[in-house]
Amino acid sequence: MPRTRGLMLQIATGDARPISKQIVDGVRMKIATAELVPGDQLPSVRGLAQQLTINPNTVAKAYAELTAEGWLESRQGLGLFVATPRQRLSDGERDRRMDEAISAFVHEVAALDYPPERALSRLDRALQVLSRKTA
Amino acid sequence: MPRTRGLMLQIATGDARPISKQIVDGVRMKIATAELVPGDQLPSVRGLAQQLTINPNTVAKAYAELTAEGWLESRQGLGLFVATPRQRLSDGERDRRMDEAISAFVHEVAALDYPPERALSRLDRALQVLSRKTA
DNA sequence: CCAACTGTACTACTACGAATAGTACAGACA
DNA sequence: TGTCTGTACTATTCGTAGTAGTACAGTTGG
Repeated sequence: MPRTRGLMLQIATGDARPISKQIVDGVRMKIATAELVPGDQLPSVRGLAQQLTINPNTVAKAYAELTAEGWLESRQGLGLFVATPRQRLSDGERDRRMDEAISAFVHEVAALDYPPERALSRLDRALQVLSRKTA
Repeated sequence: MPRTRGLMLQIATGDARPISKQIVDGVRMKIATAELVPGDQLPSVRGLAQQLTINPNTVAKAYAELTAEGWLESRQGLGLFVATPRQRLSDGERDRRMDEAISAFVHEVAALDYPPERALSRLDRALQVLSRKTA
């Protein structure tokens, strides 16, 4: 029996990310931190669009991306559900994207003339949220 | 006497970043790692555009951004030079942007289901390049 | 002084991505 | 059958990025 939950997602217009990416990031983080578990049902495309006051196509786009990545599975006529975990990316692709993320982060540290050790410790703390999942 | 150097910048069309951002990131990293020092002269707008086979307006845009951020200073008729170091951003703005970078990185770690400790140690290593400057 | 360089500032155009609006179809279920 | 669900379009608007072209002002060496 799928649990349906109020998703409690927040979209900020000032955010540099496109709306659909904010949704993708938000849903994924909830799955990664076990706030959403496999089998949980997400709000419908039209439901979330109404809740967030955006166009349903934008939600559909975000959901489609999450589905393509393997985080969600969709049942036409039924809805969207959190998928069971599986390897979603090849190791090569993972490392490639990690390289990019690391490069971008380092460039930003340089751009802000931010103390590297401080950046690292702040990130360490921020990453705890992902490790909590295994606790 | 300003030193003029071959800039050795590389632009990749496959890169997700816009061309101008690649230039900004590249130049800034060379300054942050002391490969370029205050007083060094950069290639002219038209010179770098020719070297990279891009439009001079794109280079001008990148240079303008670096100038606005305080990394470069421009002398009309003369050229662009690496500026002397100064506080470029308010502490509040720095922290805000650092928060964003951290958040983006954490979201990517989640997206890739990447082991957080591994991400952290890889980033630690990558950040050494910025610490070398003070050695 | 002039030519050749320099940065800067436009205008106009093209292409692309993001978001939206609207519509329609197929599936599921009470 | 009506109402929900996801999915798939088409068309439009807007903003960003890059380009091409032009022009002006500043600098410098011959």
